[in-house]
Amino acid sequence: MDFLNKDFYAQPTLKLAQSLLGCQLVKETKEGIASGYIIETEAYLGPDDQAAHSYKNKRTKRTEVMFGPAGYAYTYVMHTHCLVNVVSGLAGIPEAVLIRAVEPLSGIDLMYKRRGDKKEKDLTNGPGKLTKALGITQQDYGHPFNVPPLYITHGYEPDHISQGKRIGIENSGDARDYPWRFWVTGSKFVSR
DNA sequence: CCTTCGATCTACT
DNA sequence: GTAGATCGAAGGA
Repeated sequence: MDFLNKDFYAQPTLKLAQSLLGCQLVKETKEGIASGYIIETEAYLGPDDQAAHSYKNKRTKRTEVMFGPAGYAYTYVMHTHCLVNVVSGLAGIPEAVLIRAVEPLSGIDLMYKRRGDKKEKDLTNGPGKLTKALGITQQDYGHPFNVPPLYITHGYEPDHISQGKRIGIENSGDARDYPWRFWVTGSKFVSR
């Protein structure tokens, strides 16, 4: 299996956020395997990022994993949904990359079963939607992304990457305008 | 214990 | 594009 290794996750967070585009996010459950290409991410840079949960090194039970080494899953429940991040940065530096959207690749039947009868593009075009479609839950908190049942493998090289402001952080002061959102240019599966 | 607050989604205009 | 739902976690008493 072509798992991404530690050198990959050791990249600076902003670069990692772009490198993750086109990679495959895979989740195995007893119901089957579901996977998709990552096509939209957002970077959250620890202590200096007003929009990050780890702003000012805020450390709680939930943000704890971000203070560890890169390559682990940071799952967080909010608004009745579960979001998933890839922890980045060295141990002690709480940075992470939020996965905002993926393009369905395999296990699409399973996604329809979990999400209900929707259009294909509505299966995974949002942070809370993709976790439900893939079956990612709070139980995956702290899981390393290079061992089953949850892992990331190499995918394809996107033709072109777009960059822009992050979404859903209107109340985060100056941080709301930081251009730390990345997506595959032209993809139909970006959240907006 | 009790109050507040979202890194969202959905439906509806 | 925008308002409303909704519930677990965080933080204060």
